[in-house]
Amino acid sequence: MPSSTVENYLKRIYLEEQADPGAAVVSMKNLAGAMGVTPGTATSMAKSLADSRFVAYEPYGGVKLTARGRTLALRILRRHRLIECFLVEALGLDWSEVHDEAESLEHAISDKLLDRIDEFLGFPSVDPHGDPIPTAAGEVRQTLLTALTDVEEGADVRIARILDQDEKFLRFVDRHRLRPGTRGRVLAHDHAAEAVTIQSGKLPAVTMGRTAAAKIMVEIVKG
Amino acid sequence: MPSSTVENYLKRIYLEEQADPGAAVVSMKNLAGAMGVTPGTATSMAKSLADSRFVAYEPYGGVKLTARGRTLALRILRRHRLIECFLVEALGLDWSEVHDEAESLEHAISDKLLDRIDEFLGFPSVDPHGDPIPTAAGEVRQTLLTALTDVEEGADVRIARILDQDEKFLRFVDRHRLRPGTRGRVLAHDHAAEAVTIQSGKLPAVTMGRTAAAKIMVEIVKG
DNA sequence: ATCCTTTTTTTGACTAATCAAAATCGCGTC
DNA sequence: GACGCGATTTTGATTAGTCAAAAAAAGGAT
Ligand SMILES: [Mn+2]
Ligand SMILES: [Mn+2]
Ligand SMILES: [Mn+2]
Ligand SMILES: [Mn+2]
Repeated sequence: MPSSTVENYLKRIYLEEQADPGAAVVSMKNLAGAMGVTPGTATSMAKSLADSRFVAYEPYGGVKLTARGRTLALRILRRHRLIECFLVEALGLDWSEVHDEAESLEHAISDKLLDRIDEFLGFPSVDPHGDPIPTAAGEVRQTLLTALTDVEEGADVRIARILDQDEKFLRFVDRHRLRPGTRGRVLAHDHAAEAVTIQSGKLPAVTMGRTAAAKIMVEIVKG
Repeated sequence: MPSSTVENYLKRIYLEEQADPGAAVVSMKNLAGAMGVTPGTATSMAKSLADSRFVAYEPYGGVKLTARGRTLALRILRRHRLIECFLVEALGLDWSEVHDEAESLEHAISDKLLDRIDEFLGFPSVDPHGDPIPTAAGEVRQTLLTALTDVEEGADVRIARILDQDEKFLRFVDRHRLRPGTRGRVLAHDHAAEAVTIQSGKLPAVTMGRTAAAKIMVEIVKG
């Protein structure tokens, strides 16, 4: 069985591939950065992942998950996201604090326990951040979402997914009632100021920068 | 922070000390046996635990937990047992299968999550096997129990604790309704056959060997 | 074509945890 | 007091994961 280190690398490579679908491979620089290790460490891990056939490794190029590697990455991601759901649903932890906990639990629970959790939760399809939960078969149902930056002024939206697990950002989102599932309206885009103004519930509207808004994915609500 | 390997060794040393309170120290042979490693590995770990002041190590003698080591061992034991409770209570896992799961989860959960679990469970004092749960302060409330082998014929008892986490044994206990909390009556001791006969509920009486009976701890019920 | 900067790889070292097998110790028996 | 056996320690090796720093490669700019 792969170590939790290997599991973490594979999950990270998967997420890097998702984050930049244009790039053919994940560079050692990006991998090292994402994993918080030195580039040399990333290189030697890349070789070892390639030896185990989890990635294709091109020297001076980068790594790319094989089918085998993707399967394992999705297995871990599934665990991660189901655990996040469980911690929120069963124990009432705040969605802003479940990520770190899931980061270690994802390696520790058995398949049997995971199935129980899945059943307990009623087989959810997204986690508390709106991230899709891969199926046991290793499929990810991708929904078409729009970044808040790309929504027309005046449009009604349903917040669907937050692309940043940082506690501070999640608490900001929370404060302004912008959790996945809530409704809102985009009031204005200020292109010069690179800012978006959105309003949710009875709360006063909030204006945030482009980069923040880009991390909030929504569905456009037909009115 | 100590590694999970160190945590496992300390917990094991604690349990070995409990299992043989007469012995002043835990020998390398016993430690190696209990941990499933070679004697040389036990020796080198003993030295390293002594360097961290978790144990006192006497060459050619054995190891003995320091106050510091005992505190850590009890911390892990507390986690282990609360997790066992949680898996049974919240997810309906069978008590015969929670031990292995807890063995890895005990190293993975945060203090905060542990507190939530404790609260969720209503601050239990024993786990599903009847093992006492150490307090957060590191105290173990010891109750006076009698081994089934030491109970007089005809006495009514309340099963209180099972001193073996083996799945097969636990399922045997289960089949004969001898879980912690249930009532029973000791019908006979057969000293020649080294056997004890006990009866619980409406079930037919069951006769078991001394060694099995010695692992079932009970309270005598005054009639 | 040469230089310069960034990225990547290599090298050498280190820690934690383990094993196999050899050396040594402790201790009860003769 | 010497012997022998079981327990213990030592030695040498291995694997996983890491870093620092040196070396090498890529690739754009001049
Ligand atoms: Mn992880
Ligand atoms: Mn998530
Ligand atoms: Mn453990
Ligand atoms: Mn238990």
